[in-house]
Amino acid sequence: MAYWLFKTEPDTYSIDDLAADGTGSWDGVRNYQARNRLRDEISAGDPVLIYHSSCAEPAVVGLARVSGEAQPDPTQFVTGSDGFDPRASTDAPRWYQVELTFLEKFPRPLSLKTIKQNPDLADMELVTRSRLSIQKVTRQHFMAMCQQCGARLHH
DNA sequence: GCCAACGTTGGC
DNA sequence: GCCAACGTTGGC
Repeated sequence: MAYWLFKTEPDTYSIDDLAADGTGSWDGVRNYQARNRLRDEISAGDPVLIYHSSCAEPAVVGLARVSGEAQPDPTQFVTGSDGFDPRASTDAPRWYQVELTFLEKFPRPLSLKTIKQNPDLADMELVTRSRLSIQKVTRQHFMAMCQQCGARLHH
């Protein structure tokens, strides 16, 4: 069991979209470290904080759970699509995705600004490695953030 | 394997 | 929209 934080741009796919869909595939990851985590380290059942980036108020906005093991990201095989990668083949996929199940939207989103102001949270990857889209979160950080967000956690 | 050029992310 | 940070590419 590990704890994670996934970024998403709300203009593209928001926590409300995930809530409406119930489940969502986290495709389009094109960074090797993020890929390795998706493929090798993330397990079904892991909790995932959902973070809105590139928006008016970047913040942790909700909670999801990993539905199953990583699968090859199908968008890498689609010629002409944003995610297309000519170096990938179905025999040797290069990029992976996982599916998330929506759990809850937090009553009090935790903004990046507030996180940075909190000495207990300021050493998170979110602050120190801001460009990584698939982030590891310690149990302590996870619990502290859920508490500040007013998470129900009755899942 | 180095490193310059280039592209992307993401806060502001 | 700007720009700093930093990951990736590709020539050598």
